[in-house]
Amino acid sequence: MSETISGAVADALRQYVARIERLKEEITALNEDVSGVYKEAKATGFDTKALKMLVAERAKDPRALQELNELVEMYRAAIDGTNVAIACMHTRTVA
Amino acid sequence: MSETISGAVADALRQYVARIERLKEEITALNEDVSGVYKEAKATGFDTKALKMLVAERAKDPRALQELNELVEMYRAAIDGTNVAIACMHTRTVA
Amino acid sequence: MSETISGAVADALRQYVARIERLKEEITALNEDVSGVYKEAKATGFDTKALKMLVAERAKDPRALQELNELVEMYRAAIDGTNVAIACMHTRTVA
Amino acid sequence: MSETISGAVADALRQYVARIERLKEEITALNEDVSGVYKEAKATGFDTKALKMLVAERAKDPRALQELNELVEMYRAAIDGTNVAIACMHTRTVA
DNA sequence: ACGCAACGCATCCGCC
DNA sequence: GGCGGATGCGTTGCGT
Repeated sequence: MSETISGAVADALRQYVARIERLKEEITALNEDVSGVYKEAKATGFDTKALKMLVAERAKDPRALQELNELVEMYRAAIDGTNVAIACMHTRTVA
Repeated sequence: MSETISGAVADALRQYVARIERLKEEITALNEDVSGVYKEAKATGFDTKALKMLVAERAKDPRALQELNELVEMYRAAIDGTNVAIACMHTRTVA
Repeated sequence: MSETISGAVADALRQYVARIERLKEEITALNEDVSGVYKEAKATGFDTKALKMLVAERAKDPRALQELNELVEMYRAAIDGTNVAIACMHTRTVA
Repeated sequence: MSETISGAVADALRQYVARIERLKEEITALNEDVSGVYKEAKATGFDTKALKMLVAERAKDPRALQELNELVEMYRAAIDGTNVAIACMHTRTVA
């Protein structure tokens, strides 16, 4: 009997699984809604891919984004031979 | 003027983006809820990884799942040398 | 001049990028080879999905795998009402 | 006996699996090499994230990339109220 | 603080 | 040509 655990634990497990599955259903529904909106947008003449990029972009912290872009640009410039001042190579936090 | 489009299109765009962002927020919230449940479960002594596998498993069609598992088992047996009748190599739909 | 860095850094950058791109090319080629093998297998009558699962399974540590599966099975049993002794709820490392 | 298949099939299966696993090993090795290069680069003072973005960017068709970026920019402008001519809403292939 | 592993997203390919 | 599934990438959170 020592290693056997009462059915209360099983009940708890059931509850957890039920709650998770409920939430997942809702999430699935919302994801379908998102897809729906993209389809609508597409039907109206918008480019889905660009739209997604726009949304993703807006979801990010603009500061960090810009910093990163600048860094990438710097690297690209360095590689392209354009010897445009590889300054501040080392990441500097904005402020 | 020919290539310029009226502001109504911009409005439509704004609407789409707003709807999508709204939905995404809700999804994020629900995902956090899911995480919360997993944490609770973990605190109660359950193994998170196993729980996730269980939930994932339950989300799948049991029929298809079983069929696939049987096939995999058959292949594994064949490889392990155990020459357990490699019958029905070709996928057969259950019924 | 203080913030400008010599071209040696640019050279290093070029080297890194070149090495990475070279490696990525090789990886791409190998991935295509893998796809090729799967196609061959499929043409011979094997089920691609099952094959992939088999390969994935073999790639994992059998010990950990089995332990996890047992745990999942235990949870499932508990949920299914089958009150098959929920013993050792808490993860026990094998040895 | 009708449903039993000769061991030749098992052999074929073994061959396929062996080939796949071999290829996967090589791929894994190369991926580790890539990681190694990133670590080297990081140790030299480069920002890994930016480096990855640079590599990803270079891997894409520059034409398509630029077009997409322009589209995104146009959308963003439209949303920002800046009523910068939403012309050519509909994707135009460059040439 | 770093490295690792799971999660979610974006891309690509095969199917319909 | 569109859709769904499968794969790979990038990100985030966790454990060390």
